[in-house]
Amino acid sequence: MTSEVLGQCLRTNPVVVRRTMGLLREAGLVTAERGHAGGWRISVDLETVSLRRLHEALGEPAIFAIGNRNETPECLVEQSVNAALEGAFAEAEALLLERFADVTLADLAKDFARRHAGRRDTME
Amino acid sequence: MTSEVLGQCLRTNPVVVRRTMGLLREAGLVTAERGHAGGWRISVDLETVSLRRLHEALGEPAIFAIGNRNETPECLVEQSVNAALEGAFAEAEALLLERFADVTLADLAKDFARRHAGRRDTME
DNA sequence: ATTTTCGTAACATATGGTGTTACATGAAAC
DNA sequence: GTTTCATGTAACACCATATGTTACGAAAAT
Repeated sequence: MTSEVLGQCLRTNPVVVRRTMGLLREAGLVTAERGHAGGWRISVDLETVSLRRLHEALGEPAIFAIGNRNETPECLVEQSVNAALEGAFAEAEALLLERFADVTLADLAKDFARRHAGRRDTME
Repeated sequence: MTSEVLGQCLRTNPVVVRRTMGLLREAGLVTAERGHAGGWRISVDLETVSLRRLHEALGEPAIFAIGNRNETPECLVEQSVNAALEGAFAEAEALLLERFADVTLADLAKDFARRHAGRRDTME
């Protein structure tokens, strides 16, 4: 599949697609070929790739929108708040990453197939 | 304490302080007085106010930086991903909010007092 | 050679948070 | 009562990040 087509699917620009897919390529999850009949191809078994691995491949972007702004603040109040919550954030993050690890691309493909087969022409 | 002084503590602008403190005022956590000797005053018992209550007072800002962009997407792939992760995000959020509820302002004040007493003149 | 497609740099745009100015309102001090 | 100090709030400026776009080079097939 080309970046052009993927961009249409994702409602975005081919260059944006290449940016993100490039990270997946560096992680060995996809391959890219240039020229005629080129494009992106999945290079791994869907069973063996979890959303956690995708998260890693995409650079482990920050999970939380709130939380410590500064790991080692000078401010004593900030230190107290950080100390009180760092455990909670760590646990929540660990929980999420565990769940990410539980979901494989094969799981998603299966679920998608079920939805695709089951839809009742509600498209517009 | 005035917005002016609070702003210096927080390294920000008095108006920014008023914006946020205004939310706490609407939630009944602080009172504001104008004129001479005016400023902000905590109007509740520190023991009874948790970080969870502060989170609510501040409008329950989004906790996660990643996650579902669309609750009810038309895209079947997006539907599959959402379905696979919505439980995980819900659990992680519930866990965090529980921990927020466990921390009172009194806890923070106590921890701050300990840090303040224990510091060894490492200030600059 | 031409076409197709990725790779990448450079720049443009949009968004949200933060900072700033300005001015009205209220309360105390004189 | 006038002045001073402080909040309340609107309006605008600024900044960082994410996203979108243009441009062009490199590689592969026709």
